[in-house]
Amino acid sequence: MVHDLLSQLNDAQRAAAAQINGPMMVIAGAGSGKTRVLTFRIAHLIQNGVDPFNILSLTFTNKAAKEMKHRIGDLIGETHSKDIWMGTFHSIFARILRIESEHINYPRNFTIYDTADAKNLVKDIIKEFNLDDKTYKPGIVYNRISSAKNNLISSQDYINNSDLMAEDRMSGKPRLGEIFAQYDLRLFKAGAMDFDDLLFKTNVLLRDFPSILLKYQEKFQYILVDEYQDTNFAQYLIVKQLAARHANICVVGDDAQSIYAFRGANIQNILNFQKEYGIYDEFSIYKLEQNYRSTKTIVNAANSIISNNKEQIKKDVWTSNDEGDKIKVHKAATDNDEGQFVANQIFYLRQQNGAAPSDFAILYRTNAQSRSFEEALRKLNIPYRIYGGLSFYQRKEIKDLISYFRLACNPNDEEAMKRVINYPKRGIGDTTVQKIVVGATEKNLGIWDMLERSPELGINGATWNKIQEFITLIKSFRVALDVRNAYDLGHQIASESGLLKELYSDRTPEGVARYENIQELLNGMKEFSDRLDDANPLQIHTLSDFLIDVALLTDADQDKGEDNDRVSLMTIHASKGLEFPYVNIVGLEENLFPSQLSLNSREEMEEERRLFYVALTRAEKKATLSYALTRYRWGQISHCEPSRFIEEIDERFLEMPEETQRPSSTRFDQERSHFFGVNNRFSQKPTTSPAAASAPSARNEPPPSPIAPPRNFKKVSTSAPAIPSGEYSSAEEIIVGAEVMHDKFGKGKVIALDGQAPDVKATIFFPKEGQKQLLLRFAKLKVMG
DNA sequence: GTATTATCTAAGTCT
DNA sequence: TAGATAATAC
Repeated sequence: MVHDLLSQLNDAQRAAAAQINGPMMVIAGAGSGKTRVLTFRIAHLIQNGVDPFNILSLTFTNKAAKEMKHRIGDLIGETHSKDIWMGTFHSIFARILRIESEHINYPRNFTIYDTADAKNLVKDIIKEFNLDDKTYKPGIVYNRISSAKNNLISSQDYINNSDLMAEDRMSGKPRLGEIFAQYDLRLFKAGAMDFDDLLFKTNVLLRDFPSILLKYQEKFQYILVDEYQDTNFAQYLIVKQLAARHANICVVGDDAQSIYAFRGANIQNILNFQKEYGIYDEFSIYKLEQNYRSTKTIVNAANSIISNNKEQIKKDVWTSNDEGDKIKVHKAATDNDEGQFVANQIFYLRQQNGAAPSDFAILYRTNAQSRSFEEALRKLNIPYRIYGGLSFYQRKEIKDLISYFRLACNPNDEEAMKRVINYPKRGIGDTTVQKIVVGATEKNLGIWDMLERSPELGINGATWNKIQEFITLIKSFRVALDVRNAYDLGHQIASESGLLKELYSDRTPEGVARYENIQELLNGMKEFSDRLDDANPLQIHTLSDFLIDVALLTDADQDKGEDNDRVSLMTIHASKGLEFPYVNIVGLEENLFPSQLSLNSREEMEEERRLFYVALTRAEKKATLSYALTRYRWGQISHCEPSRFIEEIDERFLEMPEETQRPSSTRFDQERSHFFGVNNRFSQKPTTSPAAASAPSARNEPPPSPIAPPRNFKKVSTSAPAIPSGEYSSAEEIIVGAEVMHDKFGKGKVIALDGQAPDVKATIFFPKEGQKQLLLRFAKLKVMG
């Protein structure tokens, strides 16, 4: 049985998976099956008598954790796999911090501030200090605080560190340390932690409470860390401490794929692992060098790129897969042309190879690049999904409602309070809120405690009455916290806070969309509550359980659902660990990729190069690179040069664009339209069918499914069988000046169109009704004539 | 205290 | 371009 399990692995994989005790490092080239090794190793551990309760497995995303757990369950049975502690650093340590919260004087229900909350707080503090927010840019200040925390430097350490203080004086920000200290104090009083605190405070906990350290050392007798090359100092130290007693630690990673130095990841952690643990007899290093994912062309091209980096662990990634197609390089005239090229190519490959939309990924350096691809894909009715960007949980209305939730669980949550105390409007204005915030700081109270004592600040009768009403409202939610499940209470809060009514009364298209988003969130909560309540009927799943889940969700985590056959659009960072048959790497231009901000140092340039390596090695069958000669950046046209990374690939693996701007072959005759700068020519292609008339378009997108969980909710295209139409679908027909018919408002004329699909908003003048703004995806418009 | 308008400035990657 | 903020009027 034991033997059978590991016999499914190759020699190197098996050797790694079979080691039970002692420290070990697995250097795993891209596509070499490292998740497989982790999965099988854990299954093997359990088969050899290790208690699942004694295993800690740290992954890069929660989704990866979930999948791994599943696969382990498949191998050895779910009863064994379900007790493993498996998750991201942040979610595992959040869990530990909740359990141990009293030791660090935090409430069990502490809130986790996301980056927006954290930057807001920094911004407010800068204002309170009467500092110029052009000198002290909140984002920059926050980043500096963040990197200090990732290096386990407290605000006190920071202020006492003459080097850091000197740097701040040099950069004109001598009071940064003070801001840091105040920021931490405010977090503490709010019962809140930022992302970095989840690591920082865990270190404090393990450092200051030897008994707690011992408890977790004994619990986690076997530790596995995935993506070890992307750990920062705080993570490194936590792992080191936890493993110090049993030294059963297995780290897996690839130095060539280290792409998070900007957030404190230290590539030295993996490079130094051997020095650190080499003293143990059992210490072993395994190298996985056989790539199972990609063609020879892709593997070799990737190798040729990465050889330009100086610092790396020697390894020789190879594959026995086919040679495969050459990597096509495409030169587009503009960013929009690049979008069209990619969409056309996807369309073409689907026709030729029968590929599904989900076989494709479009990878870019920055989120802002997604737009031209969205537009082009939509025109061809190719379904897609964007990962990253403005996620569901960052939308205003969602954050508003969640702020009420947070306040109910933790009334001292300052950021949540500021967000909703006057939303919907209840006559508690900025000046009053300001008084409360300042008062709380001066009297060293939590924001809620101060609120309850508002009269001490001279807040007068009328306003005080309104505040009391607000206090009563929040209290009425609090009493239900442990009694009602997440959905029931969530629903109660949404309606009694007035939020639902507020949004419902807004009949503008945006208002309708916001209302529906709230419904989506509630639907997701229903699913959350039902799923968990059924699993354990004795225990209800509360609102604070839900919040814990939500705070650390990443975009990569949210892709459950029925409707997953879509092209993936994401940053290269977000693509780590994923693979696709067809990959387009776009925007390969100097100053974009590599980013202009990386030109200053070799280290940063090498990180960009590793990023490119990651991008290329996502591809299984075919990779296509593209760049544009001009591109809109910050509203202006800028001229671009091809990225140096294209040149760094051995040209044997490339199919370069023609030098003259005229394709010699007609293999992709749609290219012509780009080279000749004629938009939409391709739409005349003979693949056209009259089905276009029934092709879903912006005007008749089905409403979101009422049972879909919110993690499904992404900006998605109108789903449709992809058939480019000769006559464009109606989204195209609705143009400025068009005469349209609306069910309710009758005949009207389009005055303006703005916004991005699927949120295209039309301003339409209806002679009978006056001027209206309608979202195309909801308004059922018919074009006249 | 609130609503509307005018002006500014920002876009690098993420838990 | 768009979202955030400041200024203005109510």
